[in-house]
Amino acid sequence: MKQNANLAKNYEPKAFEDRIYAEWENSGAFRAVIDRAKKPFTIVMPPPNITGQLHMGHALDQTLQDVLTRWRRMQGYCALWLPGTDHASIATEARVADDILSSEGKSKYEFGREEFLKRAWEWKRVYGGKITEQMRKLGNSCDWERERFTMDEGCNRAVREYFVKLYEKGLIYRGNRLINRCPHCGTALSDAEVEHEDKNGTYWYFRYPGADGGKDVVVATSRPETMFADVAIAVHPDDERYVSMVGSQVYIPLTDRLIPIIADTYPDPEKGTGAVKITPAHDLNDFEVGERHGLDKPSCIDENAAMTGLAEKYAGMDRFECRKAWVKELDSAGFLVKTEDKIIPLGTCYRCDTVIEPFLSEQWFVSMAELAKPAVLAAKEGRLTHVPEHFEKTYLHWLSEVHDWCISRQLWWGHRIPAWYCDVCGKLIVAPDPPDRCSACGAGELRQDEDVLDTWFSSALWPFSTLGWPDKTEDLSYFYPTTVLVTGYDIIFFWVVRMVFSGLEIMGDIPFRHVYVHGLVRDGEGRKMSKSLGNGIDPLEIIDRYGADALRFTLISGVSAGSDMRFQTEKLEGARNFANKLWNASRFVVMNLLDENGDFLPARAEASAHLADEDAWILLKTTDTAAEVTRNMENFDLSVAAQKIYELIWNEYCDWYIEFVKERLYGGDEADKTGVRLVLVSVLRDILKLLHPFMPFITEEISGFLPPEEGADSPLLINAAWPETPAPDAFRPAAARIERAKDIIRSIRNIRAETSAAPSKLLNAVIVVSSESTETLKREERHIKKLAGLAAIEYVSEKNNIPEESASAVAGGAEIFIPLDELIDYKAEFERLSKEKIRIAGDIERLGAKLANPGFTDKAPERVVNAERERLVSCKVTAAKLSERIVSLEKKLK
RNA sequence: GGGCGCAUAGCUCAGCCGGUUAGAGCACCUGCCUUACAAGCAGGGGGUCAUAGGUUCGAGUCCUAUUGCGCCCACCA
Repeated sequence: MKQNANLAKNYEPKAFEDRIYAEWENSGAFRAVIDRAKKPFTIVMPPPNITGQLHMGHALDQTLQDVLTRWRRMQGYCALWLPGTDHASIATEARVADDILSSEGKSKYEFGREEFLKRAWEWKRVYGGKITEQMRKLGNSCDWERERFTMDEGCNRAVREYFVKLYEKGLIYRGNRLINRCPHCGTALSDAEVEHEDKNGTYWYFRYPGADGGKDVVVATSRPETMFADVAIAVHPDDERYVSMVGSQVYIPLTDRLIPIIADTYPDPEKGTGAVKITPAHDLNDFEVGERHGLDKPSCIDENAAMTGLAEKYAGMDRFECRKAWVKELDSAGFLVKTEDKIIPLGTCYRCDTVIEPFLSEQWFVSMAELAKPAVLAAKEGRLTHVPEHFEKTYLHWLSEVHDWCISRQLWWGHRIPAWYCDVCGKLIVAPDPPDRCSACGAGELRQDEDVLDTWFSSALWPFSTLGWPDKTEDLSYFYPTTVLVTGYDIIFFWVVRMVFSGLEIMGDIPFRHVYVHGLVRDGEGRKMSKSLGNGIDPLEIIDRYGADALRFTLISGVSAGSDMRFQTEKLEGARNFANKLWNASRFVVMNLLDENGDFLPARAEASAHLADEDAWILLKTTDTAAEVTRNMENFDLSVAAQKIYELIWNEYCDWYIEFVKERLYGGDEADKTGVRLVLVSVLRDILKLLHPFMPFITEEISGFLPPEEGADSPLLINAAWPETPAPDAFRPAAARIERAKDIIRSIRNIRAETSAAPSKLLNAVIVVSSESTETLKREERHIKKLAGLAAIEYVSEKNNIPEESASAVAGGAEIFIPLDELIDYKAEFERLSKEKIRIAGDIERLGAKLANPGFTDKAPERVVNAERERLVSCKVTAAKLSERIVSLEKKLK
């Protein structure tokens, strides 16, 4: 059996964090065991990419989730935090391809699909678990037994089922349309995966020669290389400059290809020359014009962003190379009329920053119009709420403008599309499992679609695929809909919205009730942390230096929902110092609980008969704080909650309570000491519980040094019950006395620091008491003497015989005089009191004016008016006392 | 082009439904190694709450406009 001992002299998180984590995990504390008597609390973790290292963004995201989970678990909910990782199609594919290239010197195509996938799975096996190991360092209390991977068998089945369901409802379709293609990643992308950047570019004005002696037309373009795929020139039907030319033809410069001039409302007469070249295969607007006019859609750029045969001698050349060469050729041939510098908004790939090529191809799409409706409604009806609220606007705005979602990717690492083509009759078969033969012609030669699905297609199912869907599992019926989704605002469009409409479609209910949106963790200067800037801060290094608790506390205190935070080492130090403070206070408590044999001294039962004022005060403070913290947590104001706990621990428990009780602990009254121990330890226990969600390691560690809590089911703090029982109201008068005593102590300390030349000397005080403060002062006398450094206090009811050489203060309902003899600096004292007087005079004036205003007294609530009246009275009393002192000091100074 | 957010102490940020003297941490100044803690203790200074109007008895808080900063969305003539 372990001998009880005190905490180590120094707070060293490294000494216990890993050990504590193992204890939690081994005890099964993270496991969510369904208990119908309990309410569920569910968070599914946004799965980090298996390619990624844990970064500060994850640390913030996950700490928020862990705080909420631990808190609800302590509150008695069946709390499930379900972890997992994401297969990250594009990123992983690129990573593995690089790997193959550098180790075998082969491209992935040379390597082949089968071999590539083997390699990718192997890569996943080796590196995929790394990030989950890192999560443990943070203290994540997730249910590892339910850990999932977006490409595991269950998720794969869910994806296939979902795909087929949508297809059968006509919500997934295949179409030959213009999509965003990243030539570098070699795949189609969804609109969400395209970023828009304003870049410096050029408008080139080219002359298209008229056919049959017709007039030439000048057209502006930022993409001359697409000219080979022009099929028309469009002008506005009302544009008088061109009206007569509609129907005539022009040549594509330097070719013998003729294209018509057509009238369409798309061209803006104000823009460029008012005439627009129409290239349906390389521009979405042009595509639509082409559709309206039944035009062909030839492509002059292929899937690798190289020119096609249509570009004749430029065939095979890169699109941008071709642009340069072609402009040069046109210029020397006299077709370039002018150029103009212009800021051009360009679409780029969110992964590799390559300029997106609009590309005409056969792809799979999710039809969004119908799916978006219930998702909009869920938010509007308040079934789905955003924290902070204004993110609902972002969410709704996106849903209102959403285009169909291109979900096919020309990649190998991902969920392969469950669609087959009959080699004989060409029929398309969409089914969750590979069909044996063609449903139309019966042939056995079926070929599966080569493409995989957008990673976000499987992520969209995460809140229910992880709980067992498509099976009707116990988990699914108990934990779905989940309670809250915690995520960064950067993936609302990619992920949040898609989970909502998928959940509504499949489960008939929202996937989560609340979306807690947080911002980015920026560096100390407010810059985004990025690899290229090299300003990223590694959470693991921080944990190594400061401890996970300090990191967590820093992240939580710095965050207000929805906005970015700056990560500064000063904050980290503050959090670490706070942990250290708690550590030392706990060491003090444990020291006073142990006898010389390492046994716990009595600290319970009959002790409550010996509660002193300060005991009642701290008990009340603690339960009041607990109630506020609970309220803040319910509102997702985690940083406010953390702040309140910080103040309770440092500014009340440490600064005052421990100081108040030292005398009693060192005194000889055993029964009294028992009472102090009771309060010290029970308040400490509550404090540890309140802080536990934020700083789980240190609180658990300290908790292990305390005597076991009576009636607790588990020795571990992680399983403790959240403090919810308020202290009795009967404690309030005692607590009020303590507050007055604190006031008086502070005033005397102030006098000492500001006027006295003997800061450490014990002083004598004369206190003029009014009847109402008599009791307080006498009851708290030992505190006042001890903490204000007084040798003696003399009480008088009249100030007839106050020594002239006194400093004075008005506090706690009493007037305090400190005879300082020759030590007093009269000038300083005079200034101090004058300053005080001016402040009070200002208050009196303002309050007087306010109360003289009938508008205020008539209209403001009585409560407010009365409070102001009382304040005015007390200010006047204080002012009068100050004036007296100032007058007498003035005499002295002359 | 459309939308959203922010502006409070030297710095980083709180400030709920409008109602005491606008708060905290860090930094700064003064004094302390007081047997839990110098990663500490005690005391202190510092803000015309971006600007201009308005609503109100009362505005950091609500409304309008302006300025500055940031973000998101948007089909590249």
